[in-house]
Amino acid sequence: MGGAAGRGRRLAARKVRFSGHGDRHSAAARRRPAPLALQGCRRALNFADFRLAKGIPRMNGVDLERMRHSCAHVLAAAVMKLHPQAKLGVGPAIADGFYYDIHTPTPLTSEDLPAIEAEMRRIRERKLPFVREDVPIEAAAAHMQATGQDYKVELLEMLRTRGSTAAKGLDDPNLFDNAAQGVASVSFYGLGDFKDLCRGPHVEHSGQVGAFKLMRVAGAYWRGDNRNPQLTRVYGTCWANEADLKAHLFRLEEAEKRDHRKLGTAMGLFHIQEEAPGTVFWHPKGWSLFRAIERYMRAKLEDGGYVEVKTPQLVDRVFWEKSGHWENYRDAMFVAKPGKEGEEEDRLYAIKPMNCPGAVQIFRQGQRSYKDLPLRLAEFGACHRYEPSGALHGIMRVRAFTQDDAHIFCTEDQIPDESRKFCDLLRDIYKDFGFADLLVKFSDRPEKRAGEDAIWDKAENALEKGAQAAGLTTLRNPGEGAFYGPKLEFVLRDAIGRDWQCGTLQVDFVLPERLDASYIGEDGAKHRPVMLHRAILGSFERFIGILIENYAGRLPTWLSPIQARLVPIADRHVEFAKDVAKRLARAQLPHGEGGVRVDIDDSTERMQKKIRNAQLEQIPYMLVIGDKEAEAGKVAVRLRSGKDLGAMTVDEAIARIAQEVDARADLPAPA
RNA sequence: GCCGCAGUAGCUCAGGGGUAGAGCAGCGCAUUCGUAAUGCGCGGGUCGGGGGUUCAAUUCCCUCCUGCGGCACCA
Repeated sequence: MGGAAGRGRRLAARKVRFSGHGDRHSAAARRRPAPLALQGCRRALNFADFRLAKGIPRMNGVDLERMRHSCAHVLAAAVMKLHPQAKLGVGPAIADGFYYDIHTPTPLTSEDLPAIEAEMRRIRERKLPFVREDVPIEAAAAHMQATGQDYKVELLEMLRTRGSTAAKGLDDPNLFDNAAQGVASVSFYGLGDFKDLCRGPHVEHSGQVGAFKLMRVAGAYWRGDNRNPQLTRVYGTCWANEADLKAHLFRLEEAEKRDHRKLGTAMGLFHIQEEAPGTVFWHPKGWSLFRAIERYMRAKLEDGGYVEVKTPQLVDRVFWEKSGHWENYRDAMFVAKPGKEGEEEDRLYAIKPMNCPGAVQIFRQGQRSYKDLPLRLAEFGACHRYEPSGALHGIMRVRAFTQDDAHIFCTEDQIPDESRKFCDLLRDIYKDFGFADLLVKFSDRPEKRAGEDAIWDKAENALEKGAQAAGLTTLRNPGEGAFYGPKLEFVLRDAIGRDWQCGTLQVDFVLPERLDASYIGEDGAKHRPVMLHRAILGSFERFIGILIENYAGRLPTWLSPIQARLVPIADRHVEFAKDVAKRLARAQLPHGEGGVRVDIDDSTERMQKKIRNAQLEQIPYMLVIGDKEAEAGKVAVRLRSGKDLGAMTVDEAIARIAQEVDARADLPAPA
């Protein structure tokens, strides 16, 4: 409950889709917005998936989706030949390729892949035709039963009874209503000796499947449900030709180079070690970045009429029982007992997993008046959640994180205006971080919910109006709101086209009730405030990870831990370099940023090496000082782009850096 | 948490039943240099933890931890 803001969520990729197996609506299903997730999010969806637009694109006139789907069949045929005991699950086309879920008596491992791939090549060379055959569903079931294809039998049973293989909640919710009557006949596609239940369409023959490569194996629960057995999912990629395949593999390598775990270590920003899984050790440079963001956010929030608070880290479990967290999230909460070994106090404390109940306590102190509203309580709240081990990922998904959280206590009538203000602020902030492309999802009332419909009408309208007033177009995300209220979810797109959900604005009329927050109205009577949970960055940890990957480590000057490095050419230039450093550090940069963050490379390396090092560290400004500069009282300015700006006075250099800091991410990348 | 894979020097990685090796980094010395790597030398490892097999384990087996790729989760 208490949908505190913050948790940047992973845009979970569409899960098992069951397309291509008698699912008449697979195309629609594929386009449905994905359910969102919390903190995680390494590889998010493409905007296209959200914008209900294209599915898998055509390339060079080739219908990639069809080809990939056919490639999945080739995979299945190869596996059946090499492992006749295999039972097949589903095998759809996906963003860059395809997969097939397969059960074998001993699970397939990556060592099996070369042999399978070789067999697939043989099948491709034989140019076997894909032969469609329409069969009555009973006959299909009998065939699958006879060949031991239990999962296919299950799929057929679903088709027979309700006309779809869609998993509820995973695929288009309308699908059930439209297709509740079931189907009488299905199609098989034959490929040599191999025959698979499939709605098609396929390429004409196996020679047309293009360039493919099996990528990896992974476990995947049958029908995406962890109560079901786990199959081995074999992932492959498939493209129209070798060149496209190569290009794709190259893109993967490039994306890997941006990996924040690699870059973050190389840049000396942070580390994580065994004894503290899922929690970050921030090094001086990383913490400098963290603080730069915090400083910026603090200023923005202050401008936005927020006041900052700090609530306790450790609170008695009784408190969490009251808030409802104990009941719902106890497994994910860290607990602590004080006292010496063997003589602990009886009280059990829990480390806060969210900030909202704490904020309500502050609201509840003293007597609140309608004149206090809206009251915007911001908190850079450090939360701990015992995330499942498999979910941890660098600093993107961690067990201890800091939210740019805030809770706005207001009246129902104030919701539209507060929403608009929030949207404005958020967009402003994203822009400063260099994210211009924004997608806003509007998640409305879920089936299971608290509160009267009239309140929901009001809340939904108010939220939507607020977003519109801020000039944002929202994408409807039906039934995905929290049980306590509707929410807006803000997804930004990074430099290589990945989407990350960061911001959120949630209306909550449950927690104020539950924790008994009230204010005295104009009428002199007690009223319940509405609570808006909201976050912009989500978690600092995750957002910093996103920044690193977005900029491939080349952080904009205003965020760079070191903004300028002084490069004295010889020892005799160090003294002057120190002078320059002092002047830079004492400068007054815009936005109250203080002085330039500067250091000196006074090592005995040659100047070329110093420049190379600064370059590798992605330092925006290299200020070279040799005889000429020392004599003229100037610095020779080199940018990390390699551009040499020539000699200028220290004041000129400061002005230039100041200008860039002032513009933040708005400045086009330096030439 | 589940499936699969991995853990060797600070980093990237090679090796393999007889107590380990490269490049980079680090340290020392020389060099004082004009926009992406100066040269020479030196040091550095309980081969993730625990247990087992063996005359002998970093290597083989079991187990735990951590990480990676997915799945599931994500208030």
